[in-house]
This record gives sequence, C-alpha cells and structure tokens, in this order.
Amino acid sequence: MAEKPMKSEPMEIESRPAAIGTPTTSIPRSNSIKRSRKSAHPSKTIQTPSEHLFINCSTNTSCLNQIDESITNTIDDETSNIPTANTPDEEDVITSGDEESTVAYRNVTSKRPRLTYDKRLEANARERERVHNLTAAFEALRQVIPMYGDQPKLSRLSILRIACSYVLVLGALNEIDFSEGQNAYTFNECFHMLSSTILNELRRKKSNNQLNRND
DNA sequence: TAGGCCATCTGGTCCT
DNA sequence: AGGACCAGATGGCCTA
Repeated sequence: MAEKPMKSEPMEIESRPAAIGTPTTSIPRSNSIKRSRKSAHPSKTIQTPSEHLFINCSTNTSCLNQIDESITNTIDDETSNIPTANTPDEEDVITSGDEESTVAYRNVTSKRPRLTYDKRLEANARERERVHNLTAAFEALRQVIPMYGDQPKLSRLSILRIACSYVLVLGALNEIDFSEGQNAYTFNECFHMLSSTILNELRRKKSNNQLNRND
C-alpha cells in the first residue's frame, strides 16, 4: 500500500486542550465549524518556528535533534501566545532532556508523571505504528471480502459491516453458527444479507449526500 | 462548500 | 514501570 503523505502536523504539546473533567462527545463538525476552529486554534493562528519543524519532521526521527535544538530557543516565545484558559496554578513544567522547558498545561492530576519530551515522541511513534498496523489489517480484510466489480474504496466501517455479513455466510455454508446461536439464519438469508450489506454500503455515501441536500 | 473519512497527537487507563 | 490500548480533538483531503 502506498504510504500516504503526512497530512496533519502534530499539535504543539502546550496548546492541547484539556480532556480531564470535561467529558466531550464526538460531534459532526461542518467545515465552517472546522474553519472557525482552525482560526481560533493557536497552532493555526500562531506560526512558530518549532511548529514548522513539527510539520516537516514529526515523523522523521532524523529531525528530532533539530527539533530539540530549536524548541529550546522558541518555546519561551510560544508560551506567551498560549490561550489564557488555564489558570496559573494549572500550569506545569516538563523537562526535555538536559534542557528545561516551561510549558502550560491544564491538567496535572494524572496518576502517572507527565512524559518527558523524548518519551512523548517515542509514545507518538509507537501509536503511529499501532495505527498503521490497524490500517494494514483493515486493508487485508478489505481484500478478502466479496466485492462487486469496480467500486470505490470502502471505509473502515463498511469493511466491518460487509465482513460481518460475510462471516455469517461462510458459517451458514459450513453449517456453523458464528453468531453464538442468536441468529440461526439460513444460507439464503445470510447470502441475501451479505448482498444487501454490500449494496447498502456502496449506496451509503450517495444516500448521505442526498439526505444532506434535503436538510 | 458541507460533510465524510482518515492520520496524527495526546492524555488517561489497562495490562503485563 | 512502561508499553498497549483507547477515546477525544484537530486538521487535511476528497467528493458530491
């Protein structure tokens, strides 16, 4: 699979919004909301030298030294631009290697000590690798589920839905109920379900767009 | 242009 | 203790 170019720059760690104590829900965001969000976001409104380095180098370990060198020189200036949502007593200090950087954080209630800069980069890399593996697994699954001729790339959700139906078909074909006896569908029912699922997933995008136009 | 989808970062929690 | 896993937030790309 072709490696997709990196699309989003890492956010500056000091500009991340807090999550603790303010449970949030994932809501659909329109582009206008996205745009207002972008314009309000310090990482978009304030271009800092270290931000440019994050954009270009965050996935390239050879750039880490460069980041380390630059962040010490720029972070003081950056912290002066951080939104004032957090109160002074909510600020925290992290250290990066031999150098100490003062960074504003909202929450310092974690049981575990905050990761150092280097450890954070390592954790990011591991998380990236984990998600890449997940993406590869979805791609592998996509390649073994039945498809009808040429069709657009399926979303992960569509892959899962079709795969579920496919498993039921295979189970019915072998007289095995993979659904733990909850369904006990006949083969014909399973096959019809699979066909419907595939068609529905292919139509879904179109239907959604039509619904959006009617709203 | 709106909305869907996805990559990435981040902090909290789980697990070994 | 530290890595794995998870969910929320954010922003870019793409399509209708």
